[in-house]
Amino acid sequence: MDSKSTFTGIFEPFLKKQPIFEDREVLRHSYTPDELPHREEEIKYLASLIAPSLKEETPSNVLIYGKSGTGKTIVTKFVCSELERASSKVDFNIKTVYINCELVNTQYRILCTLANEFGKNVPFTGWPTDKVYDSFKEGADSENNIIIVVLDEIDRIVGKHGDSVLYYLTRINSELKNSKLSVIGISNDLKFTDYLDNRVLSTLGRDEIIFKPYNAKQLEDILKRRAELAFLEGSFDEYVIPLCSALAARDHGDARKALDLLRVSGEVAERENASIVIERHVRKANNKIESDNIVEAIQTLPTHSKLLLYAVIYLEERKEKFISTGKIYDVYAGLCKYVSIDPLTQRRVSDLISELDLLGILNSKVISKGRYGRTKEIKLEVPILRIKDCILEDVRLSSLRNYIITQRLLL
DNA sequence: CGTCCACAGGAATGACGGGCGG
DNA sequence: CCGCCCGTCATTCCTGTGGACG
Repeated sequence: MDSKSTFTGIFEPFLKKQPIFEDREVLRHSYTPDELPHREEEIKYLASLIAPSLKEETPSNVLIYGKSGTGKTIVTKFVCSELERASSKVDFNIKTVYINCELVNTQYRILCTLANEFGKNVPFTGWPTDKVYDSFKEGADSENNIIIVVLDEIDRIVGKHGDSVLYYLTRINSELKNSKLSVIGISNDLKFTDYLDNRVLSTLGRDEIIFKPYNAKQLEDILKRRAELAFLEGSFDEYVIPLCSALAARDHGDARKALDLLRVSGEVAERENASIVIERHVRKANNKIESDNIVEAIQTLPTHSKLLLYAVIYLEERKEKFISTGKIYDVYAGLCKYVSIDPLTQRRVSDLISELDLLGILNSKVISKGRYGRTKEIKLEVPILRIKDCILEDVRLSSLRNYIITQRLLL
């Protein structure tokens, strides 16, 4: 045996490995494609609503609804950039400002962002809100402007009294002399108007567009166009795209999810050194995405919920046939003692179990056992192996972790 | 057919922390 | 900067309940 040949060239496979991607950036959500298939209606309608701005009239305020991954943001951005392009032919300014309320989520920060867009120098913090408001007004009114403010994820700010910004913005036109402003609000939540001030709603919600989820066929079409750009020719099996679409359509037709799935499938294939993406890679990618989500969900859980979950795992591992709230509570209380954390009451634990149920980590079902009481039958919905270590990562549970490690060594 | 188990889950209230207006 | 108010988490107390058992 020539020992040299064993190690030389360990990088060879990486060099001669067939690339799969032509340009994987095309499959990320930050990428804006040139065309948006199956959204022609929405584009036309939104364009017709804001078109009056080209005649220097105030365009309508618009509310856009739709679930995640239905193309709301991308359509709005597309229409806005087209409008700005068209505005080069007129002799006044059309300015669109995009604000994501998930990131910019207080009225101060929104006004501050707007004021800075108009050449003002407002600090991130420190000024009274009305001064920022005046500053924005002054900046906006300094020349003839048609201003369109896009508030993405607008439901993020109405919940917590941030709707006063909306009130300001929808009334500002009466205070502006040279400029006109309108608002496009984008929301995932169809019911968010319930929490909205009626005065705001009457001006903001005059025109609405609802984005319906894509169906499997439409998703397939979208993926096909992107895949042609993203993958090298002939590097994916013909079943891959229909499968990705079907998996994403099963859960409300989320295009973002479908694209993620396709990209991760390609990455899985790449890692396996396969020359083409096949069905098996998609299945694997789907599992990976799902388990990543679960791990993420568990990591962000409060310590008590983690302990509770660990109690369920303990009972499952003991092959307990019927897991009830009471049993979980006993084990949980024991664990609490072990890691010196005060246990919560049973009432609260009952709520935490319901929360875990809602997250899809547990499955609980109310069961009546006649004279032997009424309780919940609880089952774990996720694989134990994946989540066990993830729970023990919690710093507050380090003593439990150490205990389990020594147990393993003894065995 | 009434009892009674072992909880579910609603209401009221308290503790705490963070943002907002003055 | 401070007090106030509000939302969230948690406790206490409570009433409700499906159905096996006697």
